[in-house]
Amino acid sequence: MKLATWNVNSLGVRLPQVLEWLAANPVDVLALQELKLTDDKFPADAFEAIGYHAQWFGQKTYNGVALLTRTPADAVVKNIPGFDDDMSRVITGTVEGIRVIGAYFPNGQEPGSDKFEYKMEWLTALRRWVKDELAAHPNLVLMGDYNITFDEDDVWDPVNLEGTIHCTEEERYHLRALVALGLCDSYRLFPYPPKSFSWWDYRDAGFRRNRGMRIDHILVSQALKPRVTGCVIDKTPRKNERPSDHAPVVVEIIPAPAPGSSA
DNA sequence: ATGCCGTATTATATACGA
Repeated sequence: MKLATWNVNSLGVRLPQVLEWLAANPVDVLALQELKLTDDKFPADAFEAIGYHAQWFGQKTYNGVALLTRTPADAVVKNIPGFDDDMSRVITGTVEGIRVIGAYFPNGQEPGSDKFEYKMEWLTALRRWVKDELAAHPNLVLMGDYNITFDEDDVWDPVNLEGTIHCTEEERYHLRALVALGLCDSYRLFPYPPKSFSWWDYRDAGFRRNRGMRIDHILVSQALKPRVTGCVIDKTPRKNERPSDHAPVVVEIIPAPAPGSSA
């Protein structure tokens, strides 16, 4: 079973690339972020035509998230229950026995700004809710555009970017606190090449010079961790003429061992 | 470096992303 996350930076613009990528990578679940379209504009028919069910939570101009799934998602929840938010950032569903949360974390803009304060409040609310979800669903995947790096390995210039947005201690504290609920960064389960990034600034030829950050993550619960066989960042879509500034991240999870079988 | 690029808006500049 494969699950993936991809910030497409406008599904209206990127739809052909998403369809092409799914044809080449028929994952079981694809979480999308930054749809940048309202619900009535969501291209459900195009996904249905290639064999995907969709759940979506759109918004005009900004944000917007979706789950594309081979089998229908159950018990779908939009945003964080109990956290009043006018932005469409989270969509959750149960797919083939796994609770899947797809999220577009706030950017935060700049430490000290109102948007940074919102990011902190959102992260606190998300953690409270993920804790509850984990208790109810031991098999859980939290994936999306986190807009946070774990440490210097995730940053192209960690010295000069220390303390800047995505690299502050406050953001990383929240990311570690999420992990401490009983989650695991699937990418770091395996050896990874240096300077592995999932996002590159459009400006100043960021991708060509590999000036990027790893801010798109797939966290898996402790129950799923032994079943993870790989996690990769797929830079193939960057070959398109107008690519997203994010690359998809894909995790592979093998089926649970049959009850009673020994390790 | 108040810059760079890309997307969306009621738009021909501005806001935002990260």
